[in-house]
Amino acid sequence: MLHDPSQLDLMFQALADPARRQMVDRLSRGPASVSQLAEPLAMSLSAVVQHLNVLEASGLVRTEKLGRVRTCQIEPKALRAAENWINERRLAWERRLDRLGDFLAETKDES
Amino acid sequence: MLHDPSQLDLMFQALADPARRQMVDRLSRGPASVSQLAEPLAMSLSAVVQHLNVLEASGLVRTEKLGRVRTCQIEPKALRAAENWINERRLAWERRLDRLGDFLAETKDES
DNA sequence: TCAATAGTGAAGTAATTACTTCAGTATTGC
DNA sequence: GCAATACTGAAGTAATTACTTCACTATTGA
Repeated sequence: MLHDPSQLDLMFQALADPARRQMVDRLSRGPASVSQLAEPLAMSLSAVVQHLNVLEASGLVRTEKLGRVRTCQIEPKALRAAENWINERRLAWERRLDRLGDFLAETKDES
Repeated sequence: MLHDPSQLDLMFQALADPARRQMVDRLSRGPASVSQLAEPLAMSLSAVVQHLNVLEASGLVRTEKLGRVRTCQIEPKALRAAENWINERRLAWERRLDRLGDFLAETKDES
């Protein structure tokens, strides 16, 4: 583990924690402040800020501070990047299965 | 960090490592043995087996041993579950933006 | 101006992770 | 039976993670 971590590493790592997924889930329904994100979570505000920093470093969340309130938003492009990585592998696998099915059907015809 | 980890935790955690993503990528092109998975990776076979166990525990990969060869396959249902979690949040966010757009358009009409 | 609010930052701890090496077992093919 | 192959398992190490608490700064509003 000496890798300097890619964006995909950071995004999947960020999504691997239930508290962070809960934060993303909350943000999927609209922007929120740090305290609003913290409210349903059974942990200190400091812990929430640390989770938020992980989310921000991953690119999944963008934040902006106005006055004393830090407002957080989802970054859908990042979400889409993670989604696409999985989707491409799954589709490759399914296309392969389709080809295999075609091949088996053909060889059956020829027998 | 006292959670007993959900399947989503395990799947995203599994995908957060580049070696494991490389293994999933390889498997998306068809089944492979442990040594075939290990071949392009610059680490010991033992390390690869440990990564493979993480992938298997997450449900993303299924393995079956015949004789002395352990053959590994992608489990597309699990891949789809991870994909869907992200997709649902992203869609929620985009639907919200659409409604916001509609609202702004309406209030503009009324002014 | 002062108190409440909103968040930041550092330090410490326990658990987990990503490897390594080395020694082992099970299977295959000659 | 024996050597090569294919993998397994345990133990150790360094780095990272998920928190905690406590002390702190910046902003707001009466």
